[in-house]
Amino acid sequence: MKNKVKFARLQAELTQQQLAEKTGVTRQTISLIEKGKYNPTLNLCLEICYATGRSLDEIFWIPREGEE
Amino acid sequence: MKNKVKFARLQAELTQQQLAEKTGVTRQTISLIEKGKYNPTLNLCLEICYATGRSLDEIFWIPREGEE
DNA sequence: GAATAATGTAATGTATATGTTACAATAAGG
DNA sequence: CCTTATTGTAACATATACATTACATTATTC
Repeated sequence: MKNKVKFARLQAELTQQQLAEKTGVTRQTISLIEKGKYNPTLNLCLEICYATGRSLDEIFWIPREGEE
Repeated sequence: MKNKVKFARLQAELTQQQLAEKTGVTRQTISLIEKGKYNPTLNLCLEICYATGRSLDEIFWIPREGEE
């Protein structure tokens, strides 16, 4: 499983463009993060949480291999 | 308030060197993150969580300005 | 079915997270 | 004291997060 940015964004009724503006990055960056194609910094993760009203664990937690 | 990496590391009874080895980075990187001098990537945050038995929210959550 | 909105993605450039090497400072224990 | 473990930090190199520009694709909606 990847991150849940797209799910959180849709729940917050935001387009990639709107989320990008709220978090201070470009639309492309949001798109690549949703696609799991790179590894965002903590500050950006926090901005995404603030913009969507979620916690880090809700959007970005990934259980360690072999655990749930 | 900064992150709580140092607190979590001490609770797990690890030195910076040991945490670095468990997370696959150098001791210097751990030191700088504890000092708040830079902005780790999500993957490294997750490795730190796994190594210390904590969640993202426990170590890295920072309430948005004006909120608790 | 043309116009527009939303998204995917590629090429290239820049900023910065992280590595490497090295040295200093402090504390703990012999 | 001297040694060793632990931590802070500086200079320089490298990898990669992110920006910029641009174009293609897939819905909508008129």
